[in-house]
Amino acid sequence: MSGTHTGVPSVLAHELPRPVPADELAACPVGDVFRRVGDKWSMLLVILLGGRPHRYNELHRAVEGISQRMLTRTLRGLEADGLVRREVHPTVPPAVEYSLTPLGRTLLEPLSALADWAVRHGTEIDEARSRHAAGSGAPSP
Amino acid sequence: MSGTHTGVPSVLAHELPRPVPADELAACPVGDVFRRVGDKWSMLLVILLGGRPHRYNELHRAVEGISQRMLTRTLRGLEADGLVRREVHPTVPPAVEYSLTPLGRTLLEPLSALADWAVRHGTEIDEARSRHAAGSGAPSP
DNA sequence: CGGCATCCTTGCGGATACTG
DNA sequence: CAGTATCCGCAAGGATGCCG
Repeated sequence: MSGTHTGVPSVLAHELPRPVPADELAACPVGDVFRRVGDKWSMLLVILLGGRPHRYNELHRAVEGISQRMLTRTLRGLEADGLVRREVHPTVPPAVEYSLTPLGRTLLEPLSALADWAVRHGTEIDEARSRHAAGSGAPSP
Repeated sequence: MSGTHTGVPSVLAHELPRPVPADELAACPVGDVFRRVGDKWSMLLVILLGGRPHRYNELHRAVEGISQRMLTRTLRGLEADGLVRREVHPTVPPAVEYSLTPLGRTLLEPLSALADWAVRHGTEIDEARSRHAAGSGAPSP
């Protein structure tokens, strides 16, 4: 076990093995970030912007499954958290460019570490699911 | 930039900078895992079980903000994914022990890397929020 | 082009009560 | 002790329409 990633191996092991104040996780930044990560679009946009800055409709086209509502909402949230920067170019047809802030860029690494894990063990998860489904309730179709 | 975490630096940079098939993220294990991480209780339980095996009511007491419904649901989900193992001891008062599988244990590291990031940059996020709130809509109370 | 406002559906998630 | 089952509130999220 042990932790040799960033330097703080047992942030969790120190924060949670205790009586867990319940909503402490929701109040502390960890819960906040976890929520963001779990957000269907947030991390997708972060990663997308990690590659290059994008314009609004460019993002809308890139994801192509998100509604304007969610695109704007998510971007606003990320902007509020200082992960994304919004630059408005006062041209004749208004052009808005979204880019990742330095802070947002630092998120890419722990994020990719997690994504990496998912890719690596994705098969195992899938197998475990099949195995579980087989022994639970899906006998004779 | 660069990536020196797990060994696969640009899983995301390779998967997403492309036209993003939209629901590809939702279908592939990455989206799945991200959803779990974002889940309010899942990772909390994983971390908790990462310390030691726990029994049902022991977990219920530990978190103490979760309902039986969510406790069971979350545990079942984690069990289905092969992250948690459920052992039933056929004693007179039934005793069920939940523990982390080897697979589940491997998740602890990328997870703590992310949590670590959150703790490290939590202040910056908070500051960015205040800064954003100050310039958006909270003028004179 | 880049948004914001509104409506309406979906399902997550909590509280409660009952069983093995 | 370890769940299962039911009810209900609430807000996340998609579709649509209008404005700068």
